[in-house]
Amino acid sequence: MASERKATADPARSLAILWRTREPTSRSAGPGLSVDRIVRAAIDVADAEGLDALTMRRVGEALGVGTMSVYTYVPGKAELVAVMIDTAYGEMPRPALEGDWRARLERIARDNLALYQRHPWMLRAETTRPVLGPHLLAKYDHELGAVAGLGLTDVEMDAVLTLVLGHVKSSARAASEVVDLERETGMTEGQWWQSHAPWLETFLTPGAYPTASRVGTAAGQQHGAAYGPEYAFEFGLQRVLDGISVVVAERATASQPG
Amino acid sequence: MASERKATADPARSLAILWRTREPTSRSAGPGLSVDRIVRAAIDVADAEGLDALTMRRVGEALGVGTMSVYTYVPGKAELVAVMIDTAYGEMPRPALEGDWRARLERIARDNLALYQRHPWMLRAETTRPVLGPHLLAKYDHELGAVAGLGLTDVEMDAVLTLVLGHVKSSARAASEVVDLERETGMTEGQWWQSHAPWLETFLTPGAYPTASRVGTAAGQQHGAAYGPEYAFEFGLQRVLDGISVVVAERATASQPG
DNA sequence: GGCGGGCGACGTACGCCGTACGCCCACGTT
DNA sequence: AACGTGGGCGTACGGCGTACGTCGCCCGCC
Repeated sequence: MASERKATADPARSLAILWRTREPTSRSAGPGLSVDRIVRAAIDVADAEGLDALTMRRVGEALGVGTMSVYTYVPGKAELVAVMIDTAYGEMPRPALEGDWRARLERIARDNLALYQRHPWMLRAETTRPVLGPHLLAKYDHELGAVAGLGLTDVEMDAVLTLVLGHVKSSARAASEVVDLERETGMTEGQWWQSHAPWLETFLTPGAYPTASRVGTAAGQQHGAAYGPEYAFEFGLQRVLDGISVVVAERATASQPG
Repeated sequence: MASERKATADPARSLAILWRTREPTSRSAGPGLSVDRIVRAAIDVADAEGLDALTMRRVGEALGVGTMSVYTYVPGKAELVAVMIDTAYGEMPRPALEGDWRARLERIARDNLALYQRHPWMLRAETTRPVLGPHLLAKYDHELGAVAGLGLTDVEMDAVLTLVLGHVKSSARAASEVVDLERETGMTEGQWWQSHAPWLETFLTPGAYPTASRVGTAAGQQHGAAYGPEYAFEFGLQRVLDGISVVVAERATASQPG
């Protein structure tokens, strides 16, 4: 028999919270806490002040409630974050997918980017585990619709989605880092660079790494103009879609025997 | 005049540490601490026990030294992590790049993946800022060599690299999450899934999300076979390279006027 | 109308973390 | 031989997540 382990993770409990298997008790008095209210408050805090500011004490405070009261509805912070994530997925639009597969995937990429822009804390939330909430499933199902009927295998469909969403997340993370550095230091990207460049040149032996210097400067100037991350997103997205088109074309000809 | 801000970040100090602008004092007695020894100990801890186990106390302990002694050489934990990252970059191989651009980029992708596999903590280290150490620069310069001479603009070269490395990081993160979940829960991916699936089916109304269920199951079985992340990496890498080849081909014809 | 049980809310406390601050003492210098 | 400098460190503070035990209110029952 395996030893007990920490086993903080009780699947039944965690999933029950994600799926809200719980009639709202009508104990009408008191603050009337609930998973929903807690999650909404937590998301508000994280949106406004970042993930570092999201503490259990802060959540209780935001609800006008003691810190430990939150634990009545949520087993711990990890589970709270999980529900926050699933809730955020639930807010996403799921319009009927129009156009060809490329337009559909592009739309999905942009919707996901918008999600991360609205909730940058999602980019830093350590999940270590798929969330398995209702909204994640709905999102997954919806997004699979964009790559259905192209002759891809199930595993390929999943891989295509993973690739596109991975690119979105990478880009969003880069963009988000720029934003919260500016908030933390009170300097713009350009100002930060200008405060570091002279020191860097001091250490760098002149003439070393010419390529890196030239390209870095070029890219850095784009960043200074504050559209670096956006460019990386657009450029990468088109490349990724181009790459996917190769497989799609392969499958299309393969499935149409002459 | 802008108010002072927190300004924990002193560029001169941080960069000086990264570039080791400091003769090793010959105060031969005592433990003989140094930035190098501290960084090496810290990396050992993080490699062996993960980033969560990397505490300043733990680092001191590993060196047989008081916690606060570490602060003599490093202003804080953030800076320590920055030097750790730059040091890890320094360990990477930088072989002469052979073959066509595609082979070169592929090689770079695999080298970076190996780096992340050796030092998974790099995937979780919050930097919020490029490290600007000597080894990052060397790495950047080396990797730019893979996309030089293709007719791309400087900004495009940077974007190509960003795209490829972003994909590597995404894939590595996914793989790493699988690994440390298994460590945390003591279950394999398959076992974890099997302990959750029955509960999930309880909540899910039968017949809902047929596509998601089917594809998820297919992909999940791959994960159970423990090669899901590897597949995602390979599949995505080829797609990304295919996509890049489109731009490369464009530039090649454009730069060869008839 | 009275009452008892259950549960939501919470106060306190513990063991962690990063790190500010100031002391001490061994050394290289004079 | 005396000195002062700086490396090493002990203590302490504020903040975190959260285990645990208690209290008082509301609801269903008699």
